[in-house]
Amino acid sequence: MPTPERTSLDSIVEAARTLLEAGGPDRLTMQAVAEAVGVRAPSLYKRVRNRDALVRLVIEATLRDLEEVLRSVPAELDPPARLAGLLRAFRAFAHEHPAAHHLIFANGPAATRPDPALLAQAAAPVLETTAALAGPRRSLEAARTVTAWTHGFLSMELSSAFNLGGDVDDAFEYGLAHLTTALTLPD
Amino acid sequence: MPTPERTSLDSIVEAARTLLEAGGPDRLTMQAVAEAVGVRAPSLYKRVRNRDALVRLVIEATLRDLEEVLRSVPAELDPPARLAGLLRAFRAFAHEHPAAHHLIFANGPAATRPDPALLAQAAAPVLETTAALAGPRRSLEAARTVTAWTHGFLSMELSSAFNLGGDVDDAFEYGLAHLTTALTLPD
DNA sequence: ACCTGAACACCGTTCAAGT
DNA sequence: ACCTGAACACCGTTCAAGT
Repeated sequence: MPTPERTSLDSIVEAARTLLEAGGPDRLTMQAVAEAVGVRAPSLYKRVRNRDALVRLVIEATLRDLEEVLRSVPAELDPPARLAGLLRAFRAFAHEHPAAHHLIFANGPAATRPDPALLAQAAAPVLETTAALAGPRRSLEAARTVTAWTHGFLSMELSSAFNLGGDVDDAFEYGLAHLTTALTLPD
Repeated sequence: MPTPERTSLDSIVEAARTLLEAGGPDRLTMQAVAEAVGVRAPSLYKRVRNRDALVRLVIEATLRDLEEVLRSVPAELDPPARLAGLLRAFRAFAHEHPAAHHLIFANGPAATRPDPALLAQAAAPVLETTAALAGPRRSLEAARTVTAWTHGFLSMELSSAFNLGGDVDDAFEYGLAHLTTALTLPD
């Protein structure tokens, strides 16, 4: 005898994202998700293989949102302005979803890692722009320099690792400006 | 009636470090540590407040090792050469202790965070050198740029986030050289 | 003074039984 | 076809009882 569905995969992922931002990964438990969507924990396993798979869905949903945010930065800007727009937008996104942003870069169990194609799509605008800045010969190294700095800055900022006072916004703009200059110079 | 001690805080921290590097934080359980030092899990609580406190001790021991490694880089080198020496040494250290290195920067529970003085001591050589490179007016922003890039690069490298092929060592040297140039330019 | 088994509250996960 | 309670294996942690 069929039973009506009392929840959906979308509701489960949404509940997981909310719990994650509210209390960090430790609070993202199957029991808490189940309670949030109105079923018992075992029922979640009808829609999701296990907790790792749910974490992966959360990361992938976040990557799709991020891609949209980055795509909203005009492609017609000159490379320095576009890079600034992309990295500022990325930073704003990380501030809005700090826990999920952290998971994107975290080295969790293999089953939690997102589809590489989604990562590539989200990263594409930054790669294009750094290639335009640094030229094709060193575009890979330039992209790695930019993504490393940006990721490191956001990671440290969001974990309160910048503890010597000063203006963090100012440090971001300083780093952005100097990196942009450095990558534009001939090597 | 006194009982002879069957373990020590040092052995416990050493066992925890070994377990951490062998299997990541999930494998660093009180039960596994207890087994490694030859007691039952409840006995650990005679020497350590709880698991978070043990994680903190692991992080702090790692910071002391890191400080020693960085201190072995000659202070007499000119600033660009000294910065290169420091960051290459830091990178080598991170490759040797990837899981512990990750914990230093991780945003774990407050009880796991290391003594800020230890962080400051380990960071001091890099701060000195970036100040010498960029000058006193922007030394804080320059230091944040360098630490953000280095942390981000190592974090991405160690979590296999550089997945577009190419030579990662080469990308490190490229970023190091360009950052050094950028911070040396007048602003 | 240190160590232990037993116990408790919590996880994730499986599965037979219900509708 | 979906949902559930019960159960299992695992955590961290406490504590009374042993030596």
